[in-house]
Amino acid sequence: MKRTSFREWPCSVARSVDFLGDWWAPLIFREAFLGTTRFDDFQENLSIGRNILTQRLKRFVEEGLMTKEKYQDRPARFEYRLTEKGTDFFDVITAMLRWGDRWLDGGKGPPLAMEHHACGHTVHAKTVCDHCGDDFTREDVNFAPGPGMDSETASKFHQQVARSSSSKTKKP
Amino acid sequence: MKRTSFREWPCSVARSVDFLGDWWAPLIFREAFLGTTRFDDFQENLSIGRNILTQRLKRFVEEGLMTKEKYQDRPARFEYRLTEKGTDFFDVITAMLRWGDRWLDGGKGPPLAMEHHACGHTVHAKTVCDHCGDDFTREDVNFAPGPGMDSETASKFHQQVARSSSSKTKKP
DNA sequence: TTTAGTAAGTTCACTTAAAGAACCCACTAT
DNA sequence: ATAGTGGGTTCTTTAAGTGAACTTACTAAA
Repeated sequence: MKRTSFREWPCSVARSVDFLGDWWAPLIFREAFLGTTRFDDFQENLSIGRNILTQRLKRFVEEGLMTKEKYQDRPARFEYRLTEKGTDFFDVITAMLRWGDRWLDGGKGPPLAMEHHACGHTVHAKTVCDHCGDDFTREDVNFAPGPGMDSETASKFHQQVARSSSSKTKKP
Repeated sequence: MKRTSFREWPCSVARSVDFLGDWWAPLIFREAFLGTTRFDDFQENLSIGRNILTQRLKRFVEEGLMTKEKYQDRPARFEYRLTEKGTDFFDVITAMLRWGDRWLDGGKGPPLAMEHHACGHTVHAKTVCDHCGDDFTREDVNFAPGPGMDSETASKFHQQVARSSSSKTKKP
């Protein structure tokens, strides 16, 4: 179904969503992070349609998230590897992993354990402020227009947020 | 088109993906995190079909990610608010925000600035180990079957990972 | 009284992409 | 020759999103 475009939205979340395209993206990334590189392996592990996988891999390569590297010539054989841009998505994946482990494990504990080499423990991702290092949740931060938002949108944003914060009062 | 189900996958990423349903989810969550609570506001801000929004909000309420609260009686009027389960998704959103800011800002800087109350700066999310506090990337961790993975799947997982790590050699 | 506005949906027709399966090509191995 | 591997391509069916209009139950204004 034709996707609504968020590409030009003044919001990096929306742009990320648009850029990655659909829910197959995090799953393909997960596979890539686990070391999968070959077409057939992605296809089998994900049980994804070959046409869909072809399309997705092609797009990831075009958009710079993956490279397609020939690993042999006769016959030609390829591997798909994450670029830095693709690898940088890892924390989105680990955040989803943590959320899923907490809320969706059906009481059996996490299906996948992430072991941190440096401390030797099975761990989860934790989100902290990149400036001061404190952990934070929604109440600890405020959102405001940034340098990439034009002033018209910025004033709409202020109206929007102001309206939402008074939502507990009955409208006049 | 009927969505492939990842619900029973031995992987919290896949389960999260399945649970949330589609790309509207992070966008609806983003709106909710910005304080939007009313049907019309979600609809206008997201330019989403009313039927799709109805469906999604209903499902989020059923699945415990949101509550639907009546804020007036005559006529009945409702607000949708994130539960703890929903709010806990915040770090996925902030991870996407960081990724989008870094790779998709088109040179203009971030459209949305996140200000951290405690340190007073405009900040981004950073992912650290929840045990030792060190930051980490993919190379710093290993994945292994966890308590929620059955032994058959676990042995397949080992085969899969072993096969992938030898992918630089030509197959015999 | 009627009309208009608000909020929260519901309905519907059209469009589009995913799902699933089969097929194709270029090799190598048996 | 057949079978297997790897990496796709093609095609039909299915299902859900898109976009718009409509409905319901109110309140407010003319």
